[in-house]
Amino acid sequence: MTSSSPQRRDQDPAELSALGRYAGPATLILSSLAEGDKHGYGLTKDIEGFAGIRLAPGTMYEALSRLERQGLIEALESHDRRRPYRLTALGATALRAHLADQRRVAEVGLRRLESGEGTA
Amino acid sequence: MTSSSPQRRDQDPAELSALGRYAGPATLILSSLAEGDKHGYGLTKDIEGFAGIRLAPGTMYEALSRLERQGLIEALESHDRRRPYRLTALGATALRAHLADQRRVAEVGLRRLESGEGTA
DNA sequence: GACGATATACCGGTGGACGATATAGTCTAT
DNA sequence: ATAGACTATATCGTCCACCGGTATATCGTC
Repeated sequence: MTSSSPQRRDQDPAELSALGRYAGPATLILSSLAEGDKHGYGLTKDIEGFAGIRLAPGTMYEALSRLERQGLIEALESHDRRRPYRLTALGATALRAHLADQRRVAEVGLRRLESGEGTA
Repeated sequence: MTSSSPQRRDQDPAELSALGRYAGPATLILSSLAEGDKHGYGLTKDIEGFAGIRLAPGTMYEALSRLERQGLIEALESHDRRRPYRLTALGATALRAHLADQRRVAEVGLRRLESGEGTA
C-alpha cells in the first residue's frame, strides 16, 4: 500500500510501510506507543485493552526488537526492571500511512458488503 | 478481536474471525468477493485496483483453498478455464466482523497520533 | 515464605506468505 | 504461422512472523 511499490521484501528501515510482513502485532504496538512511552508488559496490557488482543510474550519482544532495528521505535534507558520504548518520527509517519490505508481498505470492504451483493 | 476469545489457533470453520493467522490476503480476497463472484486472476486484478496490493499466485491460490476449506467462500462450476468463487453467508459475517474491528483499531491509532503525543 | 502479578528473554514448532516455475489457452501483431 | 504478451491455474521450496512454553527474577501482600 502506501502508494509506492506495494509488496516489499524489505529490511530497509527508511522505506515506510515496512511493517513486517503484514503488520499485525507491529501496528498494534506502534498504535499503543502513539499514546505515550511504554515497556513490553505495559504494551501487552494496553493492547489487550484497546484491541482485545493478547500478544504472546514471544510475539511482543521479537516484534519490539524488529521495530527497533527498523528505526520505528527507540529504547529508552531502563529504570527499575523496565525497558520502555518510544515511537520515533519515522515510526509515526509509517504508522499514520499504514493505518490510513488499512482504514480505507476496511471501508471499501464494508461498503461492498452493504451493497447487498456477495452471498448472491 | 470480534469480542469472543481473542487469539485462536483455529481451523474451526464455524468460528468467526478465523481469518487465518492475521488475515492479510484473506481479508482482501473476501472484500473483493463482496462485490461479486470472481476467479483467482480476476481477484488479483481487482485487489490490485482497490488496495494497491498485488498478491503472489502462491498466496492467492493457497488462500482460496484455505478459505474454501473454512467455508467462507465456495467454488462455482468453472467455465472456460476459470474457477470462480462466491462469498458464503458465513464468509460475509466473518468479513463484516473483521473489517469492523480493523477499522475501529485503525481509528484508535489515528486518533492517538493526532493527539500530539508519541514522538515526544 | 508462598503466591500471584509484574517483567523480560529465549526457544522450537507451525504455517502463512512469497517468488519461482510449470503448464496451457488466447489474442494480436508482425 | 508464430512469436510474444496476457490470461489463468497449480505446485513447490523457502523464509520468517507469530506463537506458546518455559526460564528467570523482582515485587507486593497475605
